[in-house]
Amino acid sequence: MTSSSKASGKESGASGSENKRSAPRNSGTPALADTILDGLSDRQKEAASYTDGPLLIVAGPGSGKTRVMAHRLAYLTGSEGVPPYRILAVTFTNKAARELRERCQRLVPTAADQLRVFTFHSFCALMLRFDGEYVGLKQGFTIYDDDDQARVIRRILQEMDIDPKQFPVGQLRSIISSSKNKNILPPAFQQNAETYREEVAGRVYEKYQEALSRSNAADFDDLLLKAFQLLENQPEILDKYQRRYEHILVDEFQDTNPLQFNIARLLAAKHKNICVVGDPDQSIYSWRHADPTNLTDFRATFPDAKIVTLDQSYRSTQVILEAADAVIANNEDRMEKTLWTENPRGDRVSVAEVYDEEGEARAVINEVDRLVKQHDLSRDQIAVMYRINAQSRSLEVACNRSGVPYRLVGGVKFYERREVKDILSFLRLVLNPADDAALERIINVPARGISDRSVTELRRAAATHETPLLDAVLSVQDEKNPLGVSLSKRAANSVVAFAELVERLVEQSLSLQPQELIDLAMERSGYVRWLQEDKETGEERMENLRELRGSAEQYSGGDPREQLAEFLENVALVSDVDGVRTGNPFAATQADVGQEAITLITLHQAKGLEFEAVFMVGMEEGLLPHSRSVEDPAQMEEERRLCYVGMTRAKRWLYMLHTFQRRFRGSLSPSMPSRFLMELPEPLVNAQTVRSRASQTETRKDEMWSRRAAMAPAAARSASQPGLEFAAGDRVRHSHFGEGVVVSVKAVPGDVEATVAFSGNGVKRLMLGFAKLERSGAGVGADSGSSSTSEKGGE
DNA sequence: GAATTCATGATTTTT
DNA sequence: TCATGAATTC
Repeated sequence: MTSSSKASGKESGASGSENKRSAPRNSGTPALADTILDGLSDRQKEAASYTDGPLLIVAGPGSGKTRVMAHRLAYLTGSEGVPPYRILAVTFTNKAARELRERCQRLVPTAADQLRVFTFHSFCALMLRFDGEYVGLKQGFTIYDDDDQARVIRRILQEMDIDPKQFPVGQLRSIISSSKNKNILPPAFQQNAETYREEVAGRVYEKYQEALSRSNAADFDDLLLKAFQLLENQPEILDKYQRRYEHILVDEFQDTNPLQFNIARLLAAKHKNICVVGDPDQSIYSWRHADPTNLTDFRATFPDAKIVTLDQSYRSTQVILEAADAVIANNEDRMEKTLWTENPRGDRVSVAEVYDEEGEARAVINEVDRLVKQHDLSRDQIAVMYRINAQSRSLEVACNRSGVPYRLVGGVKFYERREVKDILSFLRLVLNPADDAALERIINVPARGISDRSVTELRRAAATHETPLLDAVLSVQDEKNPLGVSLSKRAANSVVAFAELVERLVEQSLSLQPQELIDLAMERSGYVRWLQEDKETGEERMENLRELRGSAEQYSGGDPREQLAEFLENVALVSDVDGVRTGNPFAATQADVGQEAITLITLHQAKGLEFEAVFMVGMEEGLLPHSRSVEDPAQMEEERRLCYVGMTRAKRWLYMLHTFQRRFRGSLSPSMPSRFLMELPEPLVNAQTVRSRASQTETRKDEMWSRRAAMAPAAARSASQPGLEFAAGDRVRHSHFGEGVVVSVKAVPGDVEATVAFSGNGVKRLMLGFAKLERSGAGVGADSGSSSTSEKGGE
């Protein structure tokens, strides 16, 4: 987010030297064009100002991609005179969209107001809001999230009497999702079903689509799928959008899936002014059906496309770039590209082993401390990156313990909180009475005497009449009970009360603004009282609802139902909220807005960001690469790209940590250093720079630091020559146990174990890969200097 | 019908 | 370990 400030200084130097070569190829106003492109390198200028048709920009990390895109937009509007509203800029994530928007805002404030940057999903939702009727979506349709999807599928399994254990909901969901992204609809799916499982999945898929259709709902994939169908089948609508958008810009192209590419392709078919930007080495979303072959497809679709490669990094030091390149070079399936930089050589990459995740967190914090003190680094410029969210826990705990302010990115999303979803479900139901998933969610929340059995009966009645669940609810209220719902008197009373609640909300939705409707829903549903009774989490959840109310406030002033629809759409498509702090129990020192804080973030989310110092933690087999990826070479390559993304976030300092053992799912297990660490060229690595002060003040044996030697495939080493470094009888010294004599050395899986008799400390068994063992007297050890820079401040 | 306990099971990344 | 769903008790 702060990349521009840092990058600009260097980039202006780059452009100054070679400014005279190319006059702008387009007439326009050369003077103006020069100003707009000022500060860009030649390559960047080329990318920003090429407007003669399809353009593919391959942009390595730190090559100023967003900068170029922003300048391109400025160039189009400023120099080429394209009205901003005739440009369609699409990105993959909200974050990327926001960043691009902000960049443009700074560059061309006037045009930026008219320029809209969409995510694919939000753009599709927009098209469907106007013309969804053509593809079976009525006004005010609901967007179903994963949770709703799961709910629908679970119910279908119930109806079909399928055991969810044999057909896990999650699995079915991903089958359905991937089918949609390949444009395979239920009939085709069933046609191609070969196995019994596929056949069942096909039936579930079919039922699922029927359910969504009846509920006037679309899941995330439907947004893309239906938008595509709309454009493909309705020439006049396609024409409308083709005319409207003279230029199309697609960011993070490597993350788009075939469906998204097809949408872009259709939209661009007329003008052919399509510019896509991406880096195949940073494709980390294949699990969401992103398909990096889109890049090759792009060239096939637009054979005359111009290709510009941005391979100068303005971000990282040479060492970091080389290290990252060495890792990514191990990917077979890859468009070769080597980054270079004029930046300084820089420090080596610090690789260190720590005892466990606690030690890991301590080491990070101590080093953060040192960076802040010795290099006057702002904590804003420091990030800790990890593979899975669960890893943030130990870091948070440690930050809290030592009072280091931090900012946790991601985690439990605000809009995914239970209470938030509950209240939103009331609003959803108000807007779309067919929204069964919403109804099911809140029919008995808070408890109002409608049991599961009653709900089942309601569902049965609704199903036999093929009508929304709410109709069954209303039927109970009706004396004639047209749907023939059969309930006990008591249950019926409860249902009637609920029906009245919904009716009242619907009535009021005509006149109340969204936030007022939230108030009403909270009050009338008994939610407020319910939370008040809950001493444990009630207050916190209430706070979240106040927050929700606050976020609804900006959707007021217009037609209430319109505003409500917009609010709900936004909520569905924008999962993160700016400035909303997560109310997690560790949030004691979670930083306030504006306070300098280190960033805790997953590798995925870190894409596109940069920091002076980056700590990659959990560099272990099973974590990075993730255990789920080890079997499949393609997935393994994606893990490597993920590693690459992490490494290339660092400007000056890169740390890669792994533990000796890690607590995982409750139990302790030994960890193996990530294979990616072994792909780092030795001369670029320093295994001794990180030190934990805690190791001195607390139990010293807590922390043990590995030598680079430990990274070499230990099994191979020990098999051929066990005890390469030590043999029985050697006199050794250990940092903690002191002087001793090696009793025996033997190979164990992944390492070499030495049994050493220490004078005064007894006999210990040590892993040579991890233990800090030196030959005593001879002093040959690879890292005899045990003191390091950071110890100075720590004492 | 609701609350409590118990069991189980699942754990990547995001729109 | 933690969260969610099912079984059991009130």
